[in-house]
Amino acid sequence: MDQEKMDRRIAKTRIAIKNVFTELIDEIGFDAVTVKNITDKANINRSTFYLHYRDKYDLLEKSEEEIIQKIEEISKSIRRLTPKELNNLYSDNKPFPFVIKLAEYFRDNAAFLKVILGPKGDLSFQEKIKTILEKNIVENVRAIFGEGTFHVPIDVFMAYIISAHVGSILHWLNTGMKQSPEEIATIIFNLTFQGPVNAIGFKKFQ
Amino acid sequence: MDQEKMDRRIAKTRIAIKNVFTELIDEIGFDAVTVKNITDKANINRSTFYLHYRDKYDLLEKSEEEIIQKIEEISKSIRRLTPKELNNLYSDNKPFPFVIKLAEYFRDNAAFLKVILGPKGDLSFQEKIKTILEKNIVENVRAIFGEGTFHVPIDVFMAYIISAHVGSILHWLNTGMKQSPEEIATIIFNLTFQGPVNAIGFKKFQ
DNA sequence: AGATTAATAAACACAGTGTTAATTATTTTG
DNA sequence: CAAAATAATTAACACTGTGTTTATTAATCT
Repeated sequence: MDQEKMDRRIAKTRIAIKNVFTELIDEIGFDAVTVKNITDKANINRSTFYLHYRDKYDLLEKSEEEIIQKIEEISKSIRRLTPKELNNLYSDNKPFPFVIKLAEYFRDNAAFLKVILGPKGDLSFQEKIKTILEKNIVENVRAIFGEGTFHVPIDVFMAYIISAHVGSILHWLNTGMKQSPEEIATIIFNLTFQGPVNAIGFKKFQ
Repeated sequence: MDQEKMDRRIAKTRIAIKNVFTELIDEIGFDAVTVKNITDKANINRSTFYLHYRDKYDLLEKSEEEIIQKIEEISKSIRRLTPKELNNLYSDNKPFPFVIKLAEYFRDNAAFLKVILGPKGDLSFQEKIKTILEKNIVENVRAIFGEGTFHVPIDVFMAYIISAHVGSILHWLNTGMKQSPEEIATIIFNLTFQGPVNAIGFKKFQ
């Protein structure tokens, strides 16, 4: 929180621990990481670790909590769209601002996010991200469709697009972020609004 | 493999281990599971465990391997569709046979799959499932579109629909499988071909 | 410069690991 | 069914990591 008033030794130690932690998860996977691993690699005494974190799960939780809070801030900072505004986005082929901001945040924190969301990371973290996304999308869906009936079960629809969004951004992150945040957001927007099969250029045969 | 010729004691022990293993992952998460946990709960001697598996990772690997092989069999057993056949599916609103079969297999093995693909499970397993799906879809895409240019990057398209498919089926599994395998496959098919936003019934405002 | 606080070092009992060897129990087979 | 084969058990082993404590050293803040 208040990184300003923090004793330099504390700040230094925590940064060292977190950096080494990220590296180790990447190298051997979270559950293989030991406290001893961390302190050896960070060149600090094992007791020092316990002055800051209860155990490796506490460290994981606190590292994730920082990210979650930031993403929730981003989500809250963006005003809900009116049906009219959404319509304009659709006409102008402009992606949701939230998805752009999300991609930007992922880009700026790629090191930790790649690892923690990767195959050696923490599956429950993906769920937490999805929950934030869900909150965000639910509100937009309500605003646009009201409580009317849908052609497909709304819960499956939600699961579909949330998984698709997270999966796409993660793919983008893991393949070197070849597009800008705006570009990847636009691609995802098109896949969602035109539908993947139309977006890619499928024409019905006759 | 040859469960026929297996000594009854071996079969009994391995089934006991695998059942308890699934329960424990569900209860405390894979990385918290210890060999001692497993053998205590299964009421077998700890040494017995080591007669069958090298460690808990070996057990995980072998449990996953069975599933992967079955899903790969399913994938291979289904003939590739011709563009004409795909067109017919599209016209008749009939889902891909592979997706139906996949949903059926998930339904029939829900206990282990729910746990291993859940937040306390193994993230790398989801990747393995996605890899099989990718192989399957790539062939269909090639058959239909050839090597032509696409309106969106093909890799993002793939990541999008694969994540969407896995995410939807997992959601279906975790919420009590309210639809039949055919139904959920049809829903996913519609979301993919019409696009999520159209499928749900969105009409452009004017 | 002195007071404060963080980091270190060394020791502790404790959990679980993976292996071994001898013994007991069950299953297979001839 | 009895003998042979093999699986499971028991108990012991050294080893690695955990989480905590206490005294000492070192860095920082005021």
